[in-house]
Amino acid sequence: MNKTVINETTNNKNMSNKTNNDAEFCANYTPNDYDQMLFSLDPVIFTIKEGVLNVLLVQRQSDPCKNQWALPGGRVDKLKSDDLIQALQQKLMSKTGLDHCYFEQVLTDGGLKMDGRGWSVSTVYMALVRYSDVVLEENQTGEPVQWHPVDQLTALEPLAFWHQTFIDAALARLRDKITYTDLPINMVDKVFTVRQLRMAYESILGVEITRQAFSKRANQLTKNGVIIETGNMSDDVGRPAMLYKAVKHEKPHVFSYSMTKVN
Amino acid sequence: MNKTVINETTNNKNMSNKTNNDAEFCANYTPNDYDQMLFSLDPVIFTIKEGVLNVLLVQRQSDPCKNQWALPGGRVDKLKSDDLIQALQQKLMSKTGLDHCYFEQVLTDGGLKMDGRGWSVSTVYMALVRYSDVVLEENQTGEPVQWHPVDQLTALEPLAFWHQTFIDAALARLRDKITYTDLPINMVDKVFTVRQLRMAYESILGVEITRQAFSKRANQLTKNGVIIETGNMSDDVGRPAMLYKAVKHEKPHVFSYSMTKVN
DNA sequence: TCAATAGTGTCTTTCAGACACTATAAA
DNA sequence: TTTATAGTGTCTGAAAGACACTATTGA
Repeated sequence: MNKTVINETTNNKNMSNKTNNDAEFCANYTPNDYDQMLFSLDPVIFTIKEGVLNVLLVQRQSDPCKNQWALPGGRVDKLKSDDLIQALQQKLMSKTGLDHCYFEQVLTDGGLKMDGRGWSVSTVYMALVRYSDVVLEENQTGEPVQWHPVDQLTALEPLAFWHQTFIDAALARLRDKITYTDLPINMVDKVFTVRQLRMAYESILGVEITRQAFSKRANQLTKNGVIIETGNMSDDVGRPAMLYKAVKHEKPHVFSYSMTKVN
Repeated sequence: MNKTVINETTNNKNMSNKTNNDAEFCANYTPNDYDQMLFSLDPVIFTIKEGVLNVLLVQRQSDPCKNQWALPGGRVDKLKSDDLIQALQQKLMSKTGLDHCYFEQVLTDGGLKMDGRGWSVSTVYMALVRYSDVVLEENQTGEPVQWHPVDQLTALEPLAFWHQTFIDAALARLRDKITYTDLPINMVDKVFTVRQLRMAYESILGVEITRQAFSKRANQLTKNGVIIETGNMSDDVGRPAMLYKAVKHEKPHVFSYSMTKVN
């Protein structure tokens, strides 16, 4: 029987002013079966591939849900990460090779319904990546990893576990949130025209956006220092357009008004 | 120095006993220790008590965090509920006696940092209740259950576990969301004046709202059938005001524009 | 020249916020 | 009559959406 010893002094500073009894209690604590859960992280990784919104899926090679397509997530191994964010970043890294991308938590669901193995809890994240940045990597078990257009998932149905529901939730979040944020900036090339950015919005929403109205949004982004002109111009068909690049920003830009025609 | 010992015994049955049958696999599945988590639900229950935004806390009577104030949540017992929502409603019911109130998920956090007993995951909900509807009930272990003004929690610090962070997150969500929704309707008396509704917003935000501007929002709620006139008038000081009541609605009303002076 | 796209300007509508004005109660 | 509050109307400013107009490239 193997034992892993975790040094408790690495825990947070709040612990320091607790009673000795408390620390003692924790040291001797052994969880019961009934309050231990199977816990998964399920990232819904979106990209825009050839103008179409895609989501990253893996085809499971083992039970349960063998051969079904699934989100590239799964159980969190307590021994491999210190917290949720770290665990998520490990999963993102292992499938996409990216050590950094935009992500946000979407929801957590749990219960008996989601996994044949019993009561389980899943936390769903949405992640946005640039298609050209990603090099798909089969994982250790050799599971196929592939992009799939979000509107063609019915051809793969049923997806593993509760994953179709998770994708629906992440997609709803994404579609809602881009009506008042600049999130698609994380999915276009690092140097882009206003047209390319608008087409990213359109790919996600599945509707056309008035060119001139969108142009004003782009102007707001420039005025707020979210994007800046590179000075170079595109050489597509038609009049050359200014090429922009995004300025690094922690949080997405939030516009003061939503687009109303897409609600 | 205290040590926490985590049992890492691997279950060989999972690894070796491969079967082609999904159901059979699940039936024979036994989780490993390393992917089982301590999982908690932590509801941040808000109310407006005498014009002040309060949050419901319990004083823990047992280790860990003995004597500290904590959110009225805790471990989810797999045997007592079929899913997260059911588990949450049980917790809400047991502390407030309410079988129905508005709630929404705020976030899930997890890791070693939150609980001395080891890797744990908590899902935080925000719940809104009418002060007059709640009858506080001490739980089985006789823990004191009390309302506390949100801006006086420093007097109780430190709160148990990661709960101060959870309250901060729920409060931020609430304050942000009421700038574009009618959520405070869930916290005023069932029959209310526009003034009382406005004061609920002010209690939550901690700032004054222009009376006339807010009046227009109330008119929008009437126009959209979210609230309706009762026909009766208030008998407070000053000119009597129309009394309204809320029409039952599943989702909160979302205004097309946010209040801008509170951002 | 023509097609295609970029970029700008104008008009209307909506709503927030500021403020003035009137209305209705109690003391 | 005074005070307190309710309710309405007017004005300004911001931004969306519709649409027209000009600008710049390649074919």
